[in-house]
Amino acid sequence: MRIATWNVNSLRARADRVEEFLERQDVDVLAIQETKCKDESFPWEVFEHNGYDVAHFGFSQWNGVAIASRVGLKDVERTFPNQPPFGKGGKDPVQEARAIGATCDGVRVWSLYVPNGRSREDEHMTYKLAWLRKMREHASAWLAEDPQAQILLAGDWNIAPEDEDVWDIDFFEKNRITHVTGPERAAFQEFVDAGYTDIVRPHTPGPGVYTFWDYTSLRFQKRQGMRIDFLLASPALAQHAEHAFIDKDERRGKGASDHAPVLADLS
DNA sequence: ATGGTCGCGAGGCGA
Repeated sequence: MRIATWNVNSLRARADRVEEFLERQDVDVLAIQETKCKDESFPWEVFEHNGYDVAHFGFSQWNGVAIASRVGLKDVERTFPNQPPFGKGGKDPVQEARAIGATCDGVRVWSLYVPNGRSREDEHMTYKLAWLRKMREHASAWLAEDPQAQILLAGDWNIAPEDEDVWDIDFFEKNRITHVTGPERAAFQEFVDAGYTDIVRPHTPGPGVYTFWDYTSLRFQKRQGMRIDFLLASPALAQHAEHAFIDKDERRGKGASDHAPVLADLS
């Protein structure tokens, strides 16, 4: 089974690319982030015409997650229980569309769009860390309940766990940029300590290996990226990981998302 | 260069 995660940065703007990607890479399950639409404007036909079932969770032009699968799609869950809400500057906090789960051929797949954090002191950073903590509590509980569970936590984690996961760690520290701070990395490490493994990095060793290149400052053209999209697998699933790669070609050319798809083959 | 580029949706926000 070939499974992928991709922050498409608007599914409507990327519909043709997504359809072509599914065919070109022969993808069985795709976890999507930043659909940036509600159900009424979701491009269902992109998936249905090609034999995929798809479940979507999105309210507006912000966030939005989905899972497409041609190997079954069962027990869809929108948000995880007690997902922390966010309300900027005292506005009424709301639960955002950042997590959707579904079972695909025996694998419990979660498509996750971790909050960005915005800046090191921003309230959005507090939100990010609380969101990750609660998600990790669930991830731990699932394994405590069934150590043999096959679980895949797929998505845009908005964290660069290693210094080599950004194009210049000194630039990030000097300018106090997020994604590389101790608390963010500790939050990511909690998932690893809970038993979840990055099944892509062993097949795509760095340095200089990224999944995201900022549109601003033309970072792709300058080869200045970040590795922030990950597939984390439970122990029982990780042992089935045979191969993985980053489809960097998908970042090229006009109309590309700022993220490249990340793929893995599971036996 | 307190810049740059996208997407949404029609001004400003989020990334």
